[in-house]
Amino acid sequence: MSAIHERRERERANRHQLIITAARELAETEGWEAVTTRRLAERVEYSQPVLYSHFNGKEAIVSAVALDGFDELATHLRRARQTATHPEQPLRAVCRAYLEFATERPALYQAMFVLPTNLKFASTETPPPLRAAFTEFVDCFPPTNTRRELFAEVTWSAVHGLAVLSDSGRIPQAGQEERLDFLITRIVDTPNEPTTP
Amino acid sequence: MSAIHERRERERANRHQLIITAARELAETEGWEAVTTRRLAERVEYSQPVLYSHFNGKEAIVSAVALDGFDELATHLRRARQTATHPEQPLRAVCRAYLEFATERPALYQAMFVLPTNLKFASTETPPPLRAAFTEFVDCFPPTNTRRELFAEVTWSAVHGLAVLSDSGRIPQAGQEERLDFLITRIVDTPNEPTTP
DNA sequence: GGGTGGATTCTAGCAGTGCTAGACATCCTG
DNA sequence: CAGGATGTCTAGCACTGCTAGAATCCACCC
Repeated sequence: MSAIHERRERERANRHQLIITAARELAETEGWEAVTTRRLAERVEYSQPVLYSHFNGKEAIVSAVALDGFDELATHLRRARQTATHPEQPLRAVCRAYLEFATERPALYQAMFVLPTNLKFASTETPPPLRAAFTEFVDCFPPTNTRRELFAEVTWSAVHGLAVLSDSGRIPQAGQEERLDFLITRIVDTPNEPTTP
Repeated sequence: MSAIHERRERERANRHQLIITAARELAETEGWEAVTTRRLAERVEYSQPVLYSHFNGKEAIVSAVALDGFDELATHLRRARQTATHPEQPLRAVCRAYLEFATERPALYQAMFVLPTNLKFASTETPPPLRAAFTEFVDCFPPTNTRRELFAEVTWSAVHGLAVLSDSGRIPQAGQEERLDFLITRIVDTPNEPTTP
């Protein structure tokens, strides 16, 4: 009685992932506004209700895509941080990799950072991939720095601002490299503890 | 033949503004997802088609709200910049005012910076209010600085990142003041021309 | 092998969305 | 007062996310 149920669960898990990747591909090729339950169902060759047997709703599907995205982002950032050598380089490498990620997978990035999802950030129930990605920013600062998290938050926010304003055309696409350079120079080439108490 | 037409045009302009403010109020009290053409029409006590005699579509209405928002933001930032006294203070004052604006009018801010609109940024056809708001950032840097625009872009992006990540719960609401302090200290208390050629 | 029960999947539909064609009313003009 | 333009509304289209209940399938047991 067990083997057959296991096979069914396996198939079900496959279909689960199939839905996620189908949603992601559809979003990446035509944008999230094209990802409707009907088109998604057609693409996985099932009717709409099966989507709801896997996910609580569309937002849950977006969240699942985003979660995969955070996994990829974390490894992407980690590789960048580890291949950077100079004592000052890691942060710059990570930020550049971050912007690269955002511009090359705009739809995925949107799912992670601008669309409403049910992912809990900065909490005890924050999924590991999110935490891992954030940690890559934190690890760019020396452990002796007692305010690494704060530094990481600000750096992350800044590059996120660059990414999202550029993507939505509110800042010229060109000059992104120069802006990043300015930002990093300011954050890195400065004494560790700022002015105020 | 003229007086009566003028009155009609005046009434029409009134209704035009009525629609904009109604949309804004609805968005500010219940969020943009509650701003539907039906609810908006009911609120201005007209049928839906009259909305389309004033605007090309919903996006045009959002854009009109956003445009008003940029006007207010510009004056808000200007006041902050002008009342700041210390030689180092203007940028800090403007950024704080910016974050204040974003957190106190989240819906308006969304219309301006995250929802899709037909406003052209950073172009020759950029509406004056947008330009005016951006100029407030630029004017925080001395005219002798040949890269003021770049500095302004990065600063704006950074505070925008703080604003939007905080608003969407992706960064804790608390600690915003501290983050801003760190950011400003880094950008301001540093020699003018960075490293690279 | 052939029912049978339970899980699975689909059909059909609801209430809502943005938007619009065409009927209707309204009001200035000759 | 009739004519005609101007303005407004009713009704509807094609779409959205989501779901109740019918239909189907399939492992199991005798």
